Amino acid sequence: MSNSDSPGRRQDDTRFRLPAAYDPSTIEASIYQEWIDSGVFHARPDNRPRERRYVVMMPLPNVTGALHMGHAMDNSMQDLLVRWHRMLGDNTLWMPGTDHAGIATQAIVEKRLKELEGKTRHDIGREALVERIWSWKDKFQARIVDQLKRLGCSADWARQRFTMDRVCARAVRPTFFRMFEDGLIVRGKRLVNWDPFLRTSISDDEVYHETVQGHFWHLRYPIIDPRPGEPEYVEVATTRPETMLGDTAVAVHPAPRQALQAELDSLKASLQKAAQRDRPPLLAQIASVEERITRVLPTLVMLRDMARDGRQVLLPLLDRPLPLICDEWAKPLLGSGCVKITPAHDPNDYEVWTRHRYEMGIINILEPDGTLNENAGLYAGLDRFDARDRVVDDLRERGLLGAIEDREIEIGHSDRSKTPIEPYLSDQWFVRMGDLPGGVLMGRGTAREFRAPGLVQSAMDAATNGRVSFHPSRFLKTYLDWLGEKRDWPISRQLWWGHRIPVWSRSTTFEELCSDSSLWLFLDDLRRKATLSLRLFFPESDEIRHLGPGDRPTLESTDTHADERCLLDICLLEQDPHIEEQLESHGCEREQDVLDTWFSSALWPHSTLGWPQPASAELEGSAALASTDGSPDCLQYYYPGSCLVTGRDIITLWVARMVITGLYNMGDVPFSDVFIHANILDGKGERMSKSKGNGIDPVDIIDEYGTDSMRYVLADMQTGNQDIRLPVTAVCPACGAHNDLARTRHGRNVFTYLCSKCRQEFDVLGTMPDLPPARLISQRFVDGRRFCNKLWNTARFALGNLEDVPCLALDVQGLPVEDRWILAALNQATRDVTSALEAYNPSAALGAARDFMWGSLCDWYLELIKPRIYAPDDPTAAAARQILAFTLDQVLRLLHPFVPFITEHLFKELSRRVEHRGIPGIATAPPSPMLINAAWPEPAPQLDDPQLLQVFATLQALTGAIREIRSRQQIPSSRGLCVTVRPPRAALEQIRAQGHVVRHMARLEELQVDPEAKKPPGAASLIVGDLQVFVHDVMDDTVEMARLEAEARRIAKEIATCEKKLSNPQFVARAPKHIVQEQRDRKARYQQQLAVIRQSLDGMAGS
RNA sequence: GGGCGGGUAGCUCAGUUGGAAGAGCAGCAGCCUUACACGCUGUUUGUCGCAGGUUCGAGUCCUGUUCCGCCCA
Repeated sequence: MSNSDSPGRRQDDTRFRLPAAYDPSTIEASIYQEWIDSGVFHARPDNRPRERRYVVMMPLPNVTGALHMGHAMDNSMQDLLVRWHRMLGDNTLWMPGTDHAGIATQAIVEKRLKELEGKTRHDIGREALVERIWSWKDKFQARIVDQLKRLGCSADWARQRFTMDRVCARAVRPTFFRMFEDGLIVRGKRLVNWDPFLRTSISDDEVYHETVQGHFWHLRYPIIDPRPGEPEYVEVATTRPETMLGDTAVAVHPAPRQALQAELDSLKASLQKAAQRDRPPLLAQIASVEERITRVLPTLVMLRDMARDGRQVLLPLLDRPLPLICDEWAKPLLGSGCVKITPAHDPNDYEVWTRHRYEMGIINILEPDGTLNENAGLYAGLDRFDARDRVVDDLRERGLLGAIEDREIEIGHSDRSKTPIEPYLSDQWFVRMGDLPGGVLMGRGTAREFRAPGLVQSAMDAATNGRVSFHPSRFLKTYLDWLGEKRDWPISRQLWWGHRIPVWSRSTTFEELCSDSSLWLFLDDLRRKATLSLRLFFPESDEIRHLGPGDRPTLESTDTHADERCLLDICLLEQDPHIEEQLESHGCEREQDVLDTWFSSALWPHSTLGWPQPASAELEGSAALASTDGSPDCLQYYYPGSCLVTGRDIITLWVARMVITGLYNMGDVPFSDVFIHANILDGKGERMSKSKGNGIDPVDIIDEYGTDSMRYVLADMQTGNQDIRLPVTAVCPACGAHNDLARTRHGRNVFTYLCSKCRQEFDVLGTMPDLPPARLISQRFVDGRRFCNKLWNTARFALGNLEDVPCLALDVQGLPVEDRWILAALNQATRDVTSALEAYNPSAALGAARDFMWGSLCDWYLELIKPRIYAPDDPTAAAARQILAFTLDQVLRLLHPFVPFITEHLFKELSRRVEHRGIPGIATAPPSPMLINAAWPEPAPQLDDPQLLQVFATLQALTGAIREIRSRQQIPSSRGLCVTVRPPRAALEQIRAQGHVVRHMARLEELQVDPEAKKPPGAASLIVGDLQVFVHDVMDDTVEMARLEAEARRIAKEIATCEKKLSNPQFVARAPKHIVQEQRDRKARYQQQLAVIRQSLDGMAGS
């Protein structure tokens, strides 16, 4: 290293075994391997009590792609908690794994299939596609696990799971089966978010909205047989004109006058309260509403009356009569006040339809691929966007097109295929989340069985009664608000990758079903061979009828119409190809759809532990999950778990659903705590993502700065309030220069940049064939590197001086002040770190450890013991070494969860040098072969000394004051200063005993302590607490007088401030006594200081 | 439109039940000082988004408002 080559710097001698600078790449891999080899990551049930167990379920990354910084954050936080609890002595399990991510993974494999081979999934078939997805999964799972290991994750890899592996898969079917039996699984036509590219429904969570420039088209629908005085047409407006082909009504507000008047009243009320500057816009709004009342209202009233009369309008192009209906969805304030209703293609219109089912129809005009179907008449077969142009043209031709406004519109896009989604009416499966008549039996068959009003309610209750708590607590509201809507959960996906729904159906009429006696004989027989659940579903009425053993529907026993369409649904509990084949031979077809990924990930906390058959669940390879020695199985031992660590966007997607399935299957919550950490943003405050070109691969950060540096910064920024902004830096592939992307000029497009140093163009997406991609890092992590290097050198110094260190009982009170101080400060740091971790505040915990290590141990203690340990025969050197070894030991322990690699390495070096550490009888540091499972530090009450901490703070202040004079007068540190301290008589002995601290730290040649001292000429005069200090021969008296006068003015001002407060009778009367007293003390102290300064000034003037 | 969070030094962020605004980085000045120049010492910088209110006292509590982010509709 360059610094060790510097002239005048002493070369490393043989005592220093550590290089002068920390190089993470030299230790990380071997240390991780040692941890793996030791088996310390692997958790096994033992006899530790329940409160000494700690279980974290990894929020399973999905196998779609590699991990990004968000995962680095999430997993560092988990590792932090897991390592801390392991050191606390808990039986600690961190369950790792990956998620199959149905849509996302299938989409990416399909996309590549199209790009590379020009084929669709239908070309190669279900089996071949699934096979390809498995190999994609294998590749990325390996990559992800590799990345997690680079992050230092101390997860139990032997228990690693995948949501579609044998163990996880066999939890899915019983859950579905039981929900099916309990009537929680329903099917029906629902309006879903349809992805026409992937031809599947997606959940709301998989839709993102993008604002685009669009238009608002005004269309005219002629009124059928208008009477005199009536308008000839109604005008409606839409952003998607092609949907008019599916219109089945036009709505008008049922009480337009009242609605407008209410708006007017509310505006006037606001005007009354508004500040002057806010009035003009309000006045404008009022004028506009008033104008509407005179201009538009009469027509609306007329249309409303026509609607009540059952009048109709004519849908242009298709010439279909549409009813006029009254519904509040029509907003009198907007447009013409009328609105077209397309129930099959718009969520709001769908709601309208549910209110007016018997007055209007519902017409689907789309094919699954986004083209128009036969209901669109002449437009059938066109793509939805081509149809839009045609419809607009044709309307224009007929003179039925009104104004076209430019407008920004929010368009929902599929997160998976990036195509605009369509609201689409289709057959879907749902889990009923709301309350059910009679409630839902939770934890059936367990000791904790109970009845809840409904699935969602059970999860809400668990949080409100504190069995699950959120950190920070405000996220409880997010959780409750979302659950409170009690919306059904759509669980079917029209995909091939995932857990296939275990239901076989036969579609028929009710009559036909009742009369098929061979089917019923077969089913009776089947019941004896397999566990199955049977039910009838009537799509037209949305009715479900369960059939128990021996139940057989008859036409006579019900009032169901004989030719009503009916589905016989059969759910099979166990997978059995033979039985499935038989079912299919009886005309029952297996459901094609697979389950939403979250259905299986919701089971993660218990499925990974072997539910429902923990005793026979196996690890990858052969070892059983259950212990062979008769101790409890993993499920019994590790469920419920402890803490779920994730980002806030996962609260609704996953946290809530895990709580629900945990309660439903196990009768208990899956974890008691939810730790929500920050999200990672780029330098401009935007979310990082690969596709935006601002996504950082944590491995690139690790390669540049080291794992510990990265983890240090992530933990330091996890304060509980803000998201983490990481300015993104591109490393120029041509010259290696660092370019801050927020400030670098773009090249030919927004994903390319011109290096600020060599002017070469580079790419950040890696998709430009002719441009080299840049590695993306963030310079924010230099902080971590500095810290690690400091820690490294702290140990380097210590280890170089720790030969033959004793571990003896010490008379603490007889030790030099710095020894007692560092031990007391260590106690304090230990408490602060621990309590901050308990409060889920990693930043504060790390801050406490860092401030102790850097600010106390390095800046003060190490410097103070140098004279002792360098002197040939100092009798206090041994104690200094013993305390240094102990303190370093404790610092390494406190820092280990944050920076595991460097601390582990240094701990081993320390242990090699000093086998036994601590102060017998007072403070222990139990030896351990490895730091990862060494004991977490505990404060030693005998070392507490609050008074000493105060005394030392005064010594530090005194040192600082002298250093300031030195710096201000530009006196090089090589020149020792002479200082006289004038303490109050009571403090004389103490100052004499502790003077060496100041003498050494302020680089004094001489320190005199004299209660009678007077300021000598040429000295600077300082006041520190109740000490007066003279720094000899540093400045001209005229300069010093000017300085002191300025000081006197400053203090006089402070006194005036105090006096102002104290002369306020209200303050003295109402403020708490101690606050008033504090003000009095402060004033007295300043007055005292002022007097001293004046005395000095007088003395100088006199001489 | 509803909810949550944020706006504090040039940058990134702390700031506990209301009681005299902090850290790191950057900047400036000095320093090879027996672990560390990835270092050491000192130091500059604030209309705490804006406007009201409560209070003896507000970065902190309340109301309004504005901008940014996220979630939901």
